[in-house]
Amino acid sequence: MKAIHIFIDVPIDFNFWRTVYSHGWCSLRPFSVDKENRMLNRLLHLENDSLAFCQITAHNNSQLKINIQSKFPVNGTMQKQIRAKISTMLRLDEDFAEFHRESRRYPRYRWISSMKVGRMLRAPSVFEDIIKMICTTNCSWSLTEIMTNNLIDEFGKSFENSKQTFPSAEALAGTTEQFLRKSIKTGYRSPFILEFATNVANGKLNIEQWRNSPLATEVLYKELLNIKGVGMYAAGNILKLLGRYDFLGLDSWVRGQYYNLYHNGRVVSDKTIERLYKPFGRWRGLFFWLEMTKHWFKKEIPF
DNA sequence: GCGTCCAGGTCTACC
DNA sequence: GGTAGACCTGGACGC
Repeated sequence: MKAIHIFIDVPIDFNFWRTVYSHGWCSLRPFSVDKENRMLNRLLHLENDSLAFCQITAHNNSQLKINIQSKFPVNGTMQKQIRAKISTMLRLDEDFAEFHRESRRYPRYRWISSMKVGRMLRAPSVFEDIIKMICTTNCSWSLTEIMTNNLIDEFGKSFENSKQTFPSAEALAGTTEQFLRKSIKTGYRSPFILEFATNVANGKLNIEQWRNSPLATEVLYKELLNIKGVGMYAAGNILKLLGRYDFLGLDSWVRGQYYNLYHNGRVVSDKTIERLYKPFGRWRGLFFWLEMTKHWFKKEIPF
């Protein structure tokens, strides 16, 4: 086993630990968190089919330190890929200056720029983000974890000590609906997952370019709704992981947070919620999510 | 131990 | 365009 470490520069408005804990993704494999050492772990699948296990920590205010383990010597090409994947996961290349400027205009949101938050952790691939989002629909978080674990255990590439990658579209496209239902426990989502993976694997859907797409957000939203198993909740939240924050992505959990925060637990319509955040324009989905999870920011380890 | 309900929704048929 | 009903699963809850 070869081991080296590299450093990656981060933007001045970046907060490593708050990005890790920006939502539940950090607790879904192949991500894992070493809470004691404030470390995010992730096994990466590189282009030459090699695997690299990365342990990411904040080195100081301006850098990340990445400990890399691989079966092969980690050459310059591999390092370049690792840097690119970590940058995309932690949104290092995304410009949040305008969002933070906007947050400073409102006293109730000034904490956002002072805590340097807003970046939401995402997977190295759009494919992984979408499959996981489908697995969050209409079920408890524990079932989402079961489905994700089963997908990785059955279709991921093995590294060592039970570490595995998230499966590729090709790997999932080669399975059957029956196997997904019986062994992966994806239930009625199974035909949706199979169809989506097949369309990605055969090139019918070029989802990986969506992170840098020139398409208008509304157009991307409709593209997402065309994927079976992706409805308004999933599409709104996938968009956030594509860098578009125009939709709230309402689900029963955030609705509950909103009812408690603004209406003493009384249920109100989705239109009422949307009306409150409309003035925040293209950043409304991010203001909404950060406000609903504000209590997380009072704890070093939120969950 | 067993039945019921519901959870970080979506699809389809029908009106 | 709006809405009712079906859909997998696992865990919490009441009995």
